[in-house]
Amino acid sequence: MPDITTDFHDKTVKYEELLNDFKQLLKKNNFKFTIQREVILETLYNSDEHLTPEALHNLIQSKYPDLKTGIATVYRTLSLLEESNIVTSLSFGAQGKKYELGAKEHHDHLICTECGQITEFVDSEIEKRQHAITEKLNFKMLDHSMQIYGICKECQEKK
Amino acid sequence: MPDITTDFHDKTVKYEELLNDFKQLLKKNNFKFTIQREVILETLYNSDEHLTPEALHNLIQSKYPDLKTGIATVYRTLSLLEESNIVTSLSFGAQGKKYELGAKEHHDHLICTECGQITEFVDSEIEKRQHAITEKLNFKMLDHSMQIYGICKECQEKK
DNA sequence: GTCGCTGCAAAGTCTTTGCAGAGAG
DNA sequence: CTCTCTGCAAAGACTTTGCAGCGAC
Repeated sequence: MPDITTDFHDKTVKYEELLNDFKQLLKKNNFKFTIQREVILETLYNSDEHLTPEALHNLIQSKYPDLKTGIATVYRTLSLLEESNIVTSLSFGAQGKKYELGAKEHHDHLICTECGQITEFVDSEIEKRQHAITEKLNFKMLDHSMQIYGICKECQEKK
Repeated sequence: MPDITTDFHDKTVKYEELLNDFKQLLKKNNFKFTIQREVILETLYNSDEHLTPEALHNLIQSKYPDLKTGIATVYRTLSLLEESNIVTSLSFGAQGKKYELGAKEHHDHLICTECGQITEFVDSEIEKRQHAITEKLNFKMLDHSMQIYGICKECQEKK
């Protein structure tokens, strides 16, 4: 059985690059580059976790207490980033929507329905198989997402 | 390459069986078997889609207009069914929480971003691979969902 | 008859929106 | 300067809860 990769948090995109793309996007749409938008992007970039809007807001507040970023701005910026395909969102169960940067390597998610923990993995066999399927069905694949729901090792042991 | 199955709407569990399991579960916990609970289970059973609580409520209202089932009861029953592992809930993107019976076969989705058509498919290779992955990572799989986004054959030909 | 269940409405959450002042270009 | 963006608070959407009467057992 080929290896499954579960840790690959090297950024495939440098922050400078990401920031530049974001700035260009803003310019193209006549939007403005604000300190709040930068801080949100940067915080997402430096987090290895999937963040809820509230968690992101808390992180920003503790890191930049003087900025008083409003939760509404976090929501607005996340929507903007999601529409622009810079971040993607996942949501599940009672825990609400969680966001992560899309600039990382493509990966799938193992989601624990007990504790909400999300583990990422990449499996080249599944990727290959997806290509084979779409080819056979004459479907031109643009993107995909996969989530596996269940109970993680830790939560099983707790019981 | 093994076959890909794209139609598979047979139920793997008979309704009578499911209903009996549900009744037993209720009895075991000193809960009561009510017409509302039956209607909710039956409507879920007869739907091939993932339903939001609201959609389920609407379906029930139009099918049984005399029953006046409250939305609160739908929420309460869904929680009960989910705790009992009779239904599972998933949330895809922005659309909120959706429920489906856990008794059905797993399936994945090909979603055309041009025309919105959704094709369901099952691929035993991917299923096998998922089991292998979760086993290796000591994760107890309960459910999974996969979406492949792209352009379907018909829409490609139109261009 | 008992005690859980239901519908209703009120109360919570989470997210979005309206607005007036602040700030980027 | 102009016109977007922001924080705030209010509004909206979705979900849960309290309660009094109803109904399964």
